[in-house]
Amino acid sequence: MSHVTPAFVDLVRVETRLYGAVNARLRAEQGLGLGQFEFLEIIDRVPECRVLDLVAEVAITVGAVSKAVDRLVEAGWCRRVAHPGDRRSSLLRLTPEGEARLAAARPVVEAELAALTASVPPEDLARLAATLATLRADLEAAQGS
Amino acid sequence: MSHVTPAFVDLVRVETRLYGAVNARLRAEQGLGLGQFEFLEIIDRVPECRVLDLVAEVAITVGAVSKAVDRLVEAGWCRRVAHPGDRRSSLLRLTPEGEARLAAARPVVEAELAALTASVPPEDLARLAATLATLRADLEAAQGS
DNA sequence: CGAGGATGGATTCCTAGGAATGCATCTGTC
DNA sequence: GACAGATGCATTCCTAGGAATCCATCCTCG
Repeated sequence: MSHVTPAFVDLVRVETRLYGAVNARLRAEQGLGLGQFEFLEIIDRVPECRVLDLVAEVAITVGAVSKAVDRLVEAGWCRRVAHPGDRRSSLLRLTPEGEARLAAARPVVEAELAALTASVPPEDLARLAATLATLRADLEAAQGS
Repeated sequence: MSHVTPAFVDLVRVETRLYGAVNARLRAEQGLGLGQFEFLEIIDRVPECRVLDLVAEVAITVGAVSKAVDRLVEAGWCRRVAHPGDRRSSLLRLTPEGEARLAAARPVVEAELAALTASVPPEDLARLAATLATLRADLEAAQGS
């Protein structure tokens, strides 16, 4: 049986470099980090998004997410709205500025990623994406159980 | 043209979950973090390893690596040896305990990764590994230039 | 309906990485 | 052989995430 550790290391290295490059460009051109972009994107996409929904997606701790949301609120990109029917919880909603930031950032992220991965043949990229998607789904299923 | 951002997001999520799981198990069973494991592995593999060699591999900043090496030294797993011929630099060398930790940790990492990726067909995994390897090489080449 | 546990989230303390700076040493150039 | 830059690394300050704790609210089951 071939061992998977080297492949994992490559995965980590690729992720680090892609993340770093996109984060740097986003921060320079749009004034937000890639992490913030991801949060805005999830809040925008998930209907009645709560803090724990972000936790489930990004797989970092509740405390970290709570503080990240604080920063988004402070930046004026997001608000906590009272949850009707559960007073422990808040619903997260983008402000107009938040939506504008997100809309402005999307093409930058896509463009930078496209440039960085331009050397890989599209069909290889497609297979990579497919395998990652199923692996992600499996990992999340295993975690949830 | 299909967009690459969703695939990148999957990549980040997969990496986060794999890294977190392996890190937790390694820390629980062997008393070291996955990051430390990686440093030990590189120091062991690269002949006359310096701080900047670690930086080139892991793509984090010099300062961060310098402090990480401090921790390895403090833990007694690594030493800084005077570099013959360049007094600015030190060579990094594992101590016997460092080698022992590394040897003990390797199979744990491999086992946990194998378990987490068991649901993916081996040939898909192999293709994933191959694409990641070339992508990594391309990214590093682009960065170096 | 009341008690015990589960859930949602915030807070606090600790560790790790990024950015900038400092400083010693090396290297090329004239 | 001296001086200007480049290099290798450490240090300082700042931000971000993990772990543990705490509190309010909700839910379940007797």
